[in-house]
Amino acid sequence: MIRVDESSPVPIYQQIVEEVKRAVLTGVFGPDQRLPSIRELALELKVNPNTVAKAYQEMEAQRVIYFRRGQGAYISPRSEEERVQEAQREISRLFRQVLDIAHSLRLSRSRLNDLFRQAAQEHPDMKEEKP
Amino acid sequence: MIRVDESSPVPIYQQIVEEVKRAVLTGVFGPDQRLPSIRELALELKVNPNTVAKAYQEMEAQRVIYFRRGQGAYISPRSEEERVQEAQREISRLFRQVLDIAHSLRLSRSRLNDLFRQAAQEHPDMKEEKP
DNA sequence: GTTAGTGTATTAGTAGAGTAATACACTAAA
DNA sequence: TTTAGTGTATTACTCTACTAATACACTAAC
Repeated sequence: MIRVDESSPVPIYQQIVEEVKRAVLTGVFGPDQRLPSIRELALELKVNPNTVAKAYQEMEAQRVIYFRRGQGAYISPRSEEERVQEAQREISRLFRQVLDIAHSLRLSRSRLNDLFRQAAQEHPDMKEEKP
Repeated sequence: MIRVDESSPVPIYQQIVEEVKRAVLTGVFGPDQRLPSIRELALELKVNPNTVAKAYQEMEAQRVIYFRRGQGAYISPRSEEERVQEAQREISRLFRQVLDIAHSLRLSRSRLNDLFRQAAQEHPDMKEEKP
């Protein structure tokens, strides 16, 4: 069940990509599961097929889905390890941004650790874990 | 000395904002220092005054600079505390993104700490500090 | 009050992203 | 081989962000 907000400034094709990726992450879509066809989804969302196609091409480029000729689009069966490695790369990228900012303002490493602890404390899904 | 890359996809006015903000962070521009006037900078960059004006308005909105009627634009003398607080808010925002990703993939808190340590080790300006 | 310097408003042109209408080409299955 | 389903290509429209040309209005300093 993919939904889209027509009035949002975020492009429709991008909303579709985000919805599907989130559904994969949360396990709503499993490996090799078939997605609605481009035409089906276009009808359901009342949108042009090319718009859905653009979203699907984007996801294929990101290896989130793959196509079977004449059959449709399917969730790529990425291994848990692949997904974790990607997530770690993204996390490292964010950490580097943090370190850049911290350095330009001469924030100490321990202050960063405090901020991280605090963010974790306040995070709805991380409350249970203690430093 | 503000420079701009004409061929970049990043809008000129935004490049100006980034250049100035970076110059403030690195201390190239000090508190209450006068910026080139809109016209001057427009001539120097071979760009329309309105383009520079947009950059300056953006920075005024962000309280990076202020105007003196009829005189020009000046660097806002923000206190160290203000700048640090802003940086901390930005850092917290990045940490929350990290925690969102970590949660969706069930990465442990200690794995996150490892990644943070590693990023700090590899960061060119943070090498000297040890956890 | 004049002047030379500020920033600003108005209007218009350009380029790009996003979406749609429509027609096409291929595949699987009967 | 037909058919009903896939994705794709072509073309065009629309909307927005960005930039520019030009003219305006205000301020400080003499």
